[in-house]
Amino acid sequence: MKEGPDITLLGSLIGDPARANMLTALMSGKALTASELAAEAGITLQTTSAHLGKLEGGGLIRQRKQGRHRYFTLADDDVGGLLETMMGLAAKKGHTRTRTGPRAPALRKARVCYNHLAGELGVQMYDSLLARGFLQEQADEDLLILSDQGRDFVADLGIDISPLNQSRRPLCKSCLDWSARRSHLAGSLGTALLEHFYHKGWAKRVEGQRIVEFSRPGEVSFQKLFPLIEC
Amino acid sequence: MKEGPDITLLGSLIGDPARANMLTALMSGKALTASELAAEAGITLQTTSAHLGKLEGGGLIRQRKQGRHRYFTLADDDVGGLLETMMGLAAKKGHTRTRTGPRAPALRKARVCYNHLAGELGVQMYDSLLARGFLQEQADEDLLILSDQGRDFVADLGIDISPLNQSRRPLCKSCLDWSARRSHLAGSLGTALLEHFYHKGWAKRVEGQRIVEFSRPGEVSFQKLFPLIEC
DNA sequence: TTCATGCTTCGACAATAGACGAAGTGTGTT
DNA sequence: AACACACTTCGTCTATTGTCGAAGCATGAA
Repeated sequence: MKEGPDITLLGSLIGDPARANMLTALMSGKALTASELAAEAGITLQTTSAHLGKLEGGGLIRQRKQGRHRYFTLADDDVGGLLETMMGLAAKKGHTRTRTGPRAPALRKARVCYNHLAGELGVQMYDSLLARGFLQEQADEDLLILSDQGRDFVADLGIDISPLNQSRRPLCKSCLDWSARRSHLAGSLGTALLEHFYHKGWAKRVEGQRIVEFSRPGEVSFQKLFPLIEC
Repeated sequence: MKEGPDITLLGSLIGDPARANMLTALMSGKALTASELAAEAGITLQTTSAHLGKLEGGGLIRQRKQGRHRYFTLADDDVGGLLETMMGLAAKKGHTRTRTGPRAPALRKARVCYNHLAGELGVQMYDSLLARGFLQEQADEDLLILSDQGRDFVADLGIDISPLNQSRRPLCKSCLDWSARRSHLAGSLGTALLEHFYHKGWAKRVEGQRIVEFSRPGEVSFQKLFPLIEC
């Protein structure tokens, strides 16, 4: 009768408070167990299980069994992107949560977006890579091209992109930021860079939050590596 | 307690079947009355009124009173963009409507996306404008720059962009396509161009559908105006 | 084997909210 | 003024579904 894709299922899945809490928790990129998600959403384990079943049925999350644990993650980058988009519109329309806590500034500065760096520092990194010609935007897609110089740049950091290139997941993608309404770097390279910052000890995750906290010397190094360049 | 914007309201608004029907109907870009939307969703007028109130409260739609009629439209381009994004993910995850009718190919070829042209022809137009340097993408936003040559190009078509420039609405924006997963042109210039095609008699809307039907000579003219150019 | 842990399934309850009939408001037409 | 039309508001009913307690499966440890 009617043509085209059906939005209803996606909407109703995201529309439930408990499920929305779980999804935003998973935006941290960490794989979480059912129990952790239950605590996050403030509901019992049985209810959580039902929700997880529905989310998986709708293709929003995936589960990996590992021993007697089951780890849940967002299904793919597209889901993360949709959630980020919705957060952007929600913020714009003034649908904010009960009270914007004192952590809001830290969250705007640097946070995890599913599995890569977002916030002001994320945007800065993106701009810097672009301005120096390491990354190039394409005309018609949100896929990005890593130039030869860019390849050298990440190689100097000690990041080997050859295994990343073989995976089906795109290497470089742009992702829109809800706070800044500007793009930052997603894709497997985005993930690798964030891992690099952790590994170098420049930054660490705040427990249970999406906030990424840079140490003082860590941020200095970051600023040196990704300087802001005027056009 | 919790930080950041709240997705729940948006999700639940979109998650109801009746409201989803109305919203997709409004994706046609036409301003519709409550009665028309009621017919579209297959519910009574009272129920429709309640839904419209909620949609307006959530910032998804706007109404303009005009005599004893009230015309409803999507609130802004962002809402259209979100719906298009969700359609993309829904299509990818296989959440299709009951039966994809025979009109699906026509819909993929050319359709209205809120108020501008989408589908294969929309993507072609976008690519052609970009390849000839009439449009330029920016590094960090989905806003586009209309070059001087581009300005001349649209002026030759008889489109006066000076009033468009004064409005708060952006002149050129890129919008992602659910069928092609590539960008097409949104913004007030996108709207003006679609109007131009209607006015020239190249294309017309299929009644009650999002399909844009090009006449044979109309498509020829379109192809001549927006040729595909190899990089 | 026995026990503990992590999660799922079943069944029942309760709250939400979507649906419509009936009546009310406001605007334009005659 | 009287009427028609477009829509809103009110009240009520119904169905959905989110919720939890209790029991049932797995997996790993003792």
